[in-house]
Amino acid sequence: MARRSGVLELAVLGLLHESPLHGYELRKRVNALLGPLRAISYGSLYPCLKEMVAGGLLATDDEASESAVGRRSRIVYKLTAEGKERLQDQLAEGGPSAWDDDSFGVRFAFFAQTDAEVRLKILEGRRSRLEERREKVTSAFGRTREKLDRYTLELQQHGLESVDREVRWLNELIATERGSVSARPRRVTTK
Amino acid sequence: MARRSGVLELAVLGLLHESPLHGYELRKRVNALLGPLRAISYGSLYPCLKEMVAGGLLATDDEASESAVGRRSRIVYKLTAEGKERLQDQLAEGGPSAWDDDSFGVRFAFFAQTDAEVRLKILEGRRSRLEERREKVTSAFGRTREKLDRYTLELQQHGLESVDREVRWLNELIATERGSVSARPRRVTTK
DNA sequence: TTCGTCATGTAATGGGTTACATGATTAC
DNA sequence: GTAATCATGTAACCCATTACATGACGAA
Repeated sequence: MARRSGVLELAVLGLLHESPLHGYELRKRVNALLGPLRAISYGSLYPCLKEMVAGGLLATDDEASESAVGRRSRIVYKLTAEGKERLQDQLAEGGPSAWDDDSFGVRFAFFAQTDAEVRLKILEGRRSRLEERREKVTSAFGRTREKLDRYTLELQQHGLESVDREVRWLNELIATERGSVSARPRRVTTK
Repeated sequence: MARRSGVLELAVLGLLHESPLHGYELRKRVNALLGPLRAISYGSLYPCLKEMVAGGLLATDDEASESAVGRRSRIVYKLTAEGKERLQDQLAEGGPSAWDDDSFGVRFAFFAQTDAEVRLKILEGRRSRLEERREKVTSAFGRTREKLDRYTLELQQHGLESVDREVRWLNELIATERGSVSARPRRVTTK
């Protein structure tokens, strides 16, 4: 049954929720979403789509003879009821898996469809994840600082500043989210 | 013969060039070098070391009975002549493979052992790589800007700023390198 | 007519992880 | 005595890539 990545699956689910698409177009959207790093290829996408169809998450709406003037017949994918349900489940999940480097970007991209409480949880989780990372580096750092050459030092420094910048970004986002969440009564509805 | 990644191999070669090490320690150093992202596990390192030994790049200096008081006998790895040669070749290579996301960090970490001309070439290559990336994003961006929701927009924006920051960093490094290279006569010795 | 883009797919391969297995030593 | 860390290794699996195969359409 091979779950095919989670990230890719989520990206597909989220994009198809907006509108049905065929594979080729879907790939472009996925790559726009994921950014030039971790862009995916056909060799990943098509098998993934097949499995999602087999798993009952997607339905194909073959756009063959009708309306299409020329063109090779495109296979249009759309969410099934089960697919929508899966998407909702995924988006409701704000646990550790959501603040991984891989997942976070995709999760964030679908924040518009995500519950406000969960958004906050993900942002905070992501931040603490980064802070752990930061601490791990700095502690290993203090022990060996003297021994490192200029370049290695420069690299570590730059990496550290990247993390800091990321954390500052998250802080801003969290502040904004808190503002809009606390505006309404905020009854605790955690799951 | 399975080349086992190049990046990992280079990291191992570079670290062992400084001093012989055993696997466990080597792993810690490699992970410090690569950063918490793309940290590697034993399941990667040990098979890689085995292959490098089989390939004649490394020699094992079994630190069993002698000197070691207690402890499980550690296998200490060091570079062979062939290994040193391979390292030099790798470090002399300043082509496109060196400005990949994966490779660049490792290449940079060993800049102290790298020729000044090659350093410059790698930094410039890396920069243009990032600029390509930037351009690709911004062009796909202009076409769809209006249709994107707040969060997707925020994400793209942040990604873009990250790239810009990276480029600025490279600019500084290049300026510094240029300073020290042009200090000496600078006969063009490109390969 | 040839090149770029649209469009779908498969097979081989690659590079890595997780989980497991084993066992000694050190610090509490 | 028991937990953490040191230390080495294997097997099963995962996810993705590359290269290949195929073909139609539009524009230069």
